[in-house]
Amino acid sequence: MAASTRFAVATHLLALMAADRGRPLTSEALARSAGTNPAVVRRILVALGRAGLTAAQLGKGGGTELARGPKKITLADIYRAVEEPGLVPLHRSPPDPACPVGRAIGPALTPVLAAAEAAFLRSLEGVTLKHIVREIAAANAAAKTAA
Amino acid sequence: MAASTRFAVATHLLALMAADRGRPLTSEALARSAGTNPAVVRRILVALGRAGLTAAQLGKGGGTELARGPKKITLADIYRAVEEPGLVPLHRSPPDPACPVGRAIGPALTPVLAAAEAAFLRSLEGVTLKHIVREIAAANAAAKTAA
DNA sequence: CAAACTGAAACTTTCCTGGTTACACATTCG
DNA sequence: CGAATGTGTAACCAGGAAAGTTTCAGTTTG
Repeated sequence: MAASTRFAVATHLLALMAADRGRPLTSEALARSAGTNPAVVRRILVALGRAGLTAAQLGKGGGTELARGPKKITLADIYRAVEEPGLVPLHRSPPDPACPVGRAIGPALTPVLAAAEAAFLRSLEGVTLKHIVREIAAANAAAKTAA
Repeated sequence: MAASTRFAVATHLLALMAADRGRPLTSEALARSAGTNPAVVRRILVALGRAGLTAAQLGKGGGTELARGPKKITLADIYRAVEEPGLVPLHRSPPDPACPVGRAIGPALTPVLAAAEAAFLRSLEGVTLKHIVREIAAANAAAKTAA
Protein backbone atom coordinates (compact mmCIF):
# COMPACT_ATOMS: atom_id res chain seq x y z
CA MET A 1 0.00 0.00 0.00
CA ALA A 2 1.08 3.52 -0.65
CA ALA A 3 0.26 6.64 1.40
CA SER A 4 3.97 7.22 1.74
CA THR A 5 5.58 10.51 0.86
CA ARG A 6 8.64 8.83 -0.60
CA PHE A 7 7.69 9.56 -4.19
CA ALA A 8 7.40 13.29 -3.57
CA VAL A 9 10.65 13.43 -1.64
CA ALA A 10 12.49 11.30 -4.20
CA THR A 11 11.36 13.59 -7.02
CA HIS A 12 12.46 16.55 -4.95
CA LEU A 13 15.93 15.08 -4.47
CA LEU A 14 16.33 14.26 -8.15
CA ALA A 15 15.22 17.76 -9.10
CA LEU A 16 17.93 19.17 -6.88
CA MET A 17 20.52 16.97 -8.53
CA ALA A 18 19.25 17.90 -11.98
CA ALA A 19 19.65 21.57 -11.07
CA ASP A 20 23.23 20.94 -10.00
CA ARG A 21 24.50 18.64 -12.69
CA GLY A 22 28.10 17.39 -12.33
CA ARG A 23 28.51 18.15 -8.66
CA PRO A 24 27.58 15.31 -6.25
CA LEU A 25 25.28 16.44 -3.43
CA THR A 26 25.55 15.13 0.11
CA SER A 27 22.58 13.64 1.94
CA GLU A 28 22.88 16.46 4.44
CA ALA A 29 22.49 19.18 1.81
CA LEU A 30 19.60 17.32 0.21
CA ALA A 31 17.92 16.81 3.58
CA ARG A 32 18.09 20.52 4.31
CA SER A 33 16.08 21.38 1.22
CA ALA A 34 13.64 18.52 1.67
CA GLY A 35 13.05 19.52 5.29
CA THR A 36 13.92 16.14 6.67
CA ASN A 37 16.69 13.97 8.11
CA PRO A 38 19.86 12.86 6.25
CA ALA A 39 19.19 9.24 7.15
CA VAL A 40 15.71 9.42 5.65
CA VAL A 41 17.21 10.88 2.50
CA ARG A 42 19.81 8.13 2.33
CA ARG A 43 17.13 5.47 2.58
CA ILE A 44 15.46 6.92 -0.49
CA LEU A 45 18.79 7.43 -2.24
CA VAL A 46 19.60 3.77 -1.85
CA ALA A 47 16.35 2.83 -3.59
CA LEU A 48 17.06 5.28 -6.40
CA GLY A 49 20.58 3.92 -6.74
CA ARG A 50 19.36 0.33 -6.96
CA ALA A 51 17.01 1.40 -9.75
CA GLY A 52 19.95 2.90 -11.61
CA LEU A 53 18.71 6.48 -11.46
CA THR A 54 21.53 7.84 -9.31
CA ALA A 55 25.17 7.06 -8.57
CA ALA A 56 26.82 7.60 -5.18
CA GLN A 57 30.42 8.51 -4.45
CA LEU A 58 31.86 7.52 -1.11
CA GLY A 59 34.41 9.42 0.91
CA LYS A 60 35.39 13.02 1.26
CA GLY A 61 33.92 15.24 -1.44
CA GLY A 62 31.40 12.50 -2.17
CA GLY A 63 27.65 12.54 -2.54
CA THR A 64 25.04 11.47 -5.04
CA GLU A 65 24.36 12.59 -8.60
CA LEU A 66 22.11 11.63 -11.50
CA ALA A 67 23.17 8.52 -13.38
CA ARG A 68 21.59 9.82 -16.60
CA GLY A 69 20.03 12.92 -18.07
CA PRO A 70 16.80 14.31 -16.60
CA LYS A 71 15.12 13.88 -19.98
CA LYS A 72 15.64 10.14 -19.66
CA ILE A 73 14.07 9.82 -16.22
CA THR A 74 10.27 9.62 -16.03
CA LEU A 75 8.17 10.04 -12.91
CA ALA A 76 7.08 6.43 -13.37
CA ASP A 77 10.74 5.39 -13.03
CA ILE A 78 10.91 7.31 -9.77
CA TYR A 79 7.64 5.92 -8.47
CA ARG A 80 8.62 2.34 -9.19
CA ALA A 81 12.02 2.86 -7.60
CA VAL A 82 10.74 3.96 -4.22
CA GLU A 83 7.24 2.55 -3.89
CA GLU A 84 5.90 -0.99 -3.64
CA PRO A 85 3.20 -2.20 -5.98
CA GLY A 86 -0.29 -2.40 -4.45
CA LEU A 87 -1.46 1.21 -4.55
CA VAL A 88 -4.81 0.28 -3.01
CA PRO A 89 -4.81 -2.46 -0.37
CA LEU A 90 -7.36 -5.24 0.10
CA HIS A 91 -9.04 -6.23 3.38
CA ARG A 92 -7.05 -5.96 6.57
CA SER A 93 -8.85 -8.76 8.39
CA PRO A 94 -9.49 -11.63 5.98
CA PRO A 95 -13.08 -12.10 4.75
CA ASP A 96 -15.10 -15.16 5.75
CA PRO A 97 -13.88 -18.09 3.60
CA ALA A 98 -17.22 -19.83 4.19
CA CYS A 99 -19.02 -17.10 2.22
CA PRO A 100 -18.91 -17.37 -1.59
CA VAL A 101 -18.30 -13.66 -1.90
CA GLY A 102 -15.72 -13.57 0.90
CA ARG A 103 -13.84 -16.38 -0.77
CA ALA A 104 -13.64 -14.81 -4.22
CA ILE A 105 -13.62 -11.04 -3.72
CA GLY A 106 -9.83 -10.85 -3.42
CA PRO A 107 -8.99 -12.69 -6.64
CA ALA A 108 -11.75 -10.76 -8.44
CA LEU A 109 -10.43 -7.38 -7.33
CA THR A 110 -6.70 -7.93 -7.73
CA PRO A 111 -6.43 -7.81 -11.55
CA VAL A 112 -8.78 -4.82 -11.73
CA LEU A 113 -6.67 -2.86 -9.26
CA ALA A 114 -3.49 -3.91 -11.04
CA ALA A 115 -4.87 -2.54 -14.29
CA ALA A 116 -5.82 0.75 -12.64
CA GLU A 117 -2.37 1.03 -11.13
CA ALA A 118 -0.86 0.38 -14.55
CA ALA A 119 -2.95 3.25 -15.93
CA PHE A 120 -1.69 5.43 -13.10
CA LEU A 121 1.91 4.60 -13.99
CA ARG A 122 1.29 5.07 -17.71
CA SER A 123 0.25 8.60 -16.92
CA LEU A 124 3.44 9.24 -14.93
CA GLU A 125 5.42 7.68 -17.77
CA GLY A 126 4.60 10.72 -19.85
CA VAL A 127 6.27 13.19 -17.53
CA THR A 128 10.04 13.50 -17.32
CA LEU A 129 12.22 14.88 -14.56
CA LYS A 130 13.26 17.51 -17.08
CA HIS A 131 9.64 18.65 -17.27
CA ILE A 132 9.46 19.06 -13.49
CA VAL A 133 12.71 21.03 -13.43
CA ARG A 134 11.38 23.35 -16.13
CA GLU A 135 8.14 23.86 -14.18
CA ILE A 136 10.12 24.77 -11.10
CA ALA A 137 12.31 27.21 -13.02
CA ALA A 138 9.24 28.83 -14.57
CA ALA A 139 7.54 29.21 -11.20
CA ASN A 140 10.57 30.89 -9.73
CA ALA A 141 10.95 33.21 -12.70
CA ALA A 142 7.30 34.19 -12.41
CA ALA A 143 7.69 34.86 -8.68
CA LYS A 144 10.69 37.07 -9.41
CA THR A 145 8.98 39.29 -11.94
CA ALA A 146 5.89 39.54 -9.73
CA ALA A 147 7.96 40.80 -6.79
CA MET B 1 -3.96 9.97 0.99
CA ALA B 2 -5.25 6.48 0.48
CA ALA B 3 -3.83 3.26 1.92
CA SER B 4 -7.19 2.49 3.42
CA THR B 5 -8.99 -0.79 2.87
CA ARG B 6 -12.36 0.90 2.59
CA PHE B 7 -12.57 0.49 -1.17
CA ALA B 8 -12.10 -3.27 -0.98
CA VAL B 9 -14.57 -3.65 1.86
CA ALA B 10 -17.13 -1.38 0.19
CA THR B 11 -16.95 -3.38 -3.03
CA HIS B 12 -17.34 -6.54 -0.97
CA LEU B 13 -20.48 -5.20 0.69
CA LEU B 14 -22.02 -4.10 -2.59
CA ALA B 15 -21.26 -7.49 -4.14
CA LEU B 16 -23.14 -9.14 -1.31
CA MET B 17 -26.13 -6.87 -1.87
CA ALA B 18 -26.02 -7.49 -5.60
CA ALA B 19 -26.09 -11.23 -4.95
CA ASP B 20 -29.15 -10.81 -2.77
CA ARG B 21 -31.21 -8.31 -4.69
CA GLY B 22 -34.50 -7.22 -3.11
CA ARG B 23 -33.76 -8.31 0.42
CA PRO B 24 -32.10 -5.63 2.65
CA LEU B 25 -29.03 -6.95 4.48
CA THR B 26 -28.18 -5.96 8.05
CA SER B 27 -24.81 -4.53 8.96
CA GLU B 28 -24.27 -7.56 11.17
CA ALA B 29 -24.73 -10.02 8.32
CA LEU B 30 -22.49 -7.93 6.08
CA ALA B 31 -19.85 -7.68 8.78
CA ARG B 32 -19.77 -11.44 9.20
CA SER B 33 -18.83 -11.97 5.55
CA ALA B 34 -16.36 -9.09 5.49
CA GLY B 35 -14.66 -10.37 8.64
CA THR B 36 -15.09 -7.14 10.54
CA ASN B 37 -17.29 -5.20 12.93
CA PRO B 38 -20.88 -4.04 12.26
CA ALA B 39 -19.97 -0.49 13.23
CA VAL B 40 -17.12 -0.44 10.72
CA VAL B 41 -19.52 -1.66 8.07
CA ARG B 42 -22.05 1.02 8.95
CA ARG B 43 -19.44 3.74 8.60
CA ILE B 44 -18.79 2.60 5.05
CA LEU B 45 -22.49 2.12 4.38
CA VAL B 46 -23.15 5.73 5.32
CA ALA B 47 -20.61 6.89 2.73
CA LEU B 48 -22.15 4.67 0.07
CA GLY B 49 -25.60 5.95 0.95
CA ARG B 50 -24.51 9.58 0.71
CA ALA B 51 -23.17 8.81 -2.76
CA GLY B 52 -26.55 7.39 -3.74
CA LEU B 53 -25.33 3.84 -4.29
CA THR B 54 -27.31 2.23 -1.50
CA ALA B 55 -30.53 2.84 0.42
CA ALA B 56 -31.02 2.00 4.09
CA GLN B 57 -34.22 0.90 5.81
CA LEU B 58 -34.55 1.63 9.49
CA GLY B 59 -36.35 -0.48 12.07
CA LYS B 60 -37.14 -4.13 12.43
CA GLY B 61 -36.54 -6.16 9.28
CA GLY B 62 -34.44 -3.28 7.97
CA GLY B 63 -31.00 -3.18 6.43
CA THR B 64 -29.30 -1.83 3.34
CA GLU B 65 -29.78 -2.64 -0.34
CA LEU B 66 -28.56 -1.39 -3.71
CA ALA B 67 -30.15 1.84 -4.87
CA ARG B 68 -29.68 0.88 -8.54
CA GLY B 69 -28.67 -2.07 -10.67
CA PRO B 70 -25.13 -3.48 -10.43
CA LYS B 71 -24.63 -2.75 -14.12
CA LYS B 72 -25.02 0.94 -13.32
CA ILE B 73 -22.43 1.04 -10.55
CA THR B 74 -18.77 1.31 -11.55
CA LEU B 75 -15.79 0.70 -9.29
CA ALA B 76 -14.90 4.36 -9.77
CA ASP B 77 -18.26 5.27 -8.21
CA ILE B 78 -17.40 3.09 -5.24
CA TYR B 79 -13.89 4.45 -4.94
CA ARG B 80 -15.02 8.06 -5.00
CA ALA B 81 -17.75 7.32 -2.46
CA VAL B 82 -15.44 5.99 0.23
CA GLU B 83 -12.02 7.47 -0.50
CA GLU B 84 -10.63 10.98 -0.40
CA PRO B 85 -8.77 12.42 -3.39
CA GLY B 86 -5.00 12.60 -3.05
CA LEU B 87 -3.93 9.05 -3.84
CA VAL B 88 -0.26 9.90 -3.42
CA PRO B 89 0.65 12.45 -0.74
CA LEU B 90 3.29 15.17 -0.88
CA HIS B 91 5.95 15.90 1.75
CA ARG B 92 5.02 15.36 5.37
CA SER B 93 7.40 17.97 6.76
CA PRO B 94 7.34 21.05 4.51
CA PRO B 95 10.38 21.61 2.25
CA ASP B 96 12.69 24.55 2.80
CA PRO B 97 10.95 27.67 1.39
CA ALA B 98 14.36 29.34 1.06
CA CYS B 99 15.35 26.81 -1.58
CA PRO B 100 14.05 27.38 -5.15
CA VAL B 101 13.29 23.71 -5.55
CA GLY B 102 11.72 23.38 -2.10
CA ARG B 103 9.48 26.33 -2.85
CA ALA B 104 8.14 25.06 -6.18
CA ILE B 105 8.17 21.26 -6.00
CA GLY B 106 4.66 21.04 -4.52
CA PRO B 107 2.91 23.15 -7.17
CA ALA B 108 4.89 21.37 -9.89
CA LEU B 109 3.91 17.90 -8.69
CA THR B 110 0.25 18.48 -7.83
CA PRO B 111 -1.22 18.64 -11.37
CA VAL B 112 0.86 15.69 -12.51
CA LEU B 113 -0.39 13.54 -9.64
CA ALA B 114 -3.95 14.70 -10.21
CA ALA B 115 -3.73 13.60 -13.84
CA ALA B 116 -2.35 10.21 -12.84
CA GLU B 117 -5.13 9.77 -10.31
CA ALA B 118 -7.67 10.66 -12.98
CA ALA B 119 -6.17 7.94 -15.19
CA PHE B 120 -6.48 5.53 -12.28
CA LEU B 121 -10.16 6.36 -11.88
CA ARG B 122 -10.79 6.21 -15.62
CA SER B 123 -9.58 2.63 -15.51
CA LEU B 124 -11.97 1.77 -12.66
CA GLU B 125 -14.73 3.51 -14.57
CA GLY B 126 -14.62 0.68 -17.06
CA VAL B 127 -15.47 -2.02 -14.54
CA THR B 128 -18.98 -2.45 -13.15
CA LEU B 129 -20.16 -4.11 -9.99
CA LYS B 130 -21.94 -6.56 -12.26
CA HIS B 131 -18.58 -7.56 -13.68
CA ILE B 132 -17.22 -8.30 -10.21
CA VAL B 133 -20.29 -10.34 -9.29
CA ARG B 134 -19.87 -12.38 -12.46
CA GLU B 135 -16.18 -12.97 -11.69
CA ILE B 136 -17.08 -14.19 -8.23
CA ALA B 137 -19.77 -16.52 -9.56
CA ALA B 138 -17.35 -17.92 -12.14
CA ALA B 139 -14.64 -18.51 -9.53
CA ASN B 140 -17.06 -20.40 -7.33
CA ALA B 141 -18.36 -22.46 -10.20
CA ALA B 142 -14.81 -23.38 -11.16
CA ALA B 143 -13.99 -24.36 -7.60
CA LYS B 144 -17.06 -26.60 -7.51
CA THR B 145 -16.22 -28.56 -10.65
CA ALA B 146 -12.60 -28.92 -9.54
CA ALA B 147 -13.63 -30.44 -6.21
C1' DC C 1 -45.22 -1.19 23.04
C1' DA C 2 -41.31 -4.00 22.21
C1' DA C 3 -37.95 -5.67 19.19
C1' DA C 4 -34.61 -4.77 15.72
C1' DC C 5 -32.47 -1.98 13.01
C1' DT C 6 -29.44 2.39 11.56
C1' DG C 7 -26.66 6.52 12.59
C1' DA C 8 -23.30 8.55 15.31
C1' DA C 9 -20.03 9.63 18.86
C1' DA C 10 -16.16 8.52 21.82
C1' DC C 11 -12.46 5.80 22.86
C1' DT C 12 -8.83 2.08 22.19
C1' DT C 13 -5.82 -0.69 19.48
C1' DT C 14 -2.87 -1.59 15.80
C1' DC C 15 0.11 -0.65 12.19
C1' DC C 16 3.13 1.96 9.20
C1' DT C 17 5.77 5.91 7.99
C1' DG C 18 9.02 8.95 9.01
C1' DG C 19 12.31 10.71 12.41
C1' DT C 20 16.39 9.77 15.19
C1' DT C 21 20.63 7.88 16.69
C1' DA C 22 24.56 5.25 16.16
C1' DC C 23 28.11 2.93 13.83
C1' DA C 24 30.77 0.12 10.39
C1' DC C 25 32.90 0.72 6.04
C1' DA C 26 34.83 3.11 1.99
C1' DT C 27 37.21 6.91 -0.18
C1' DT C 28 39.66 10.97 -0.89
C1' DC C 29 42.78 14.52 0.42
C1' DG C 30 46.40 16.52 2.96
C1' DC D 1 49.52 6.84 5.85
C1' DG D 2 45.86 8.67 8.55
C1' DA D 3 42.31 11.85 9.47
C1' DA D 4 38.26 13.70 7.72
C1' DT D 5 34.07 13.04 5.30
C1' DG D 6 30.82 10.48 3.05
C1' DT D 7 27.62 6.45 2.27
C1' DG D 8 25.12 2.27 3.76
C1' DT D 9 22.55 0.07 7.41
C1' DA D 10 20.50 -1.32 11.48
C1' DA D 11 17.86 -0.53 15.60
C1' DC D 12 14.78 2.01 17.93
C1' DC D 13 11.24 5.81 18.95
C1' DA D 14 7.29 8.79 18.00
C1' DG D 15 3.19 10.35 15.67
C1' DG D 16 -0.87 9.76 13.12
C1' DA D 17 -4.39 7.44 10.63
C1' DA D 18 -7.32 3.49 10.00
C1' DA D 19 -9.80 0.00 11.85
C1' DG D 20 -11.87 -2.14 15.86
C1' DT D 21 -14.86 -1.57 19.91
C1' DT D 22 -18.43 0.05 22.86
C1' DT D 23 -22.40 2.48 23.71
C1' DC D 24 -26.51 4.87 22.97
C1' DA D 25 -30.12 7.79 20.82
C1' DG D 26 -33.50 7.67 17.25
C1' DT D 27 -36.77 5.24 14.10
C1' DT D 28 -39.57 1.98 12.07
C1' DT D 29 -42.07 -2.25 11.86
C1' DG D 30 -44.69 -5.98 13.59
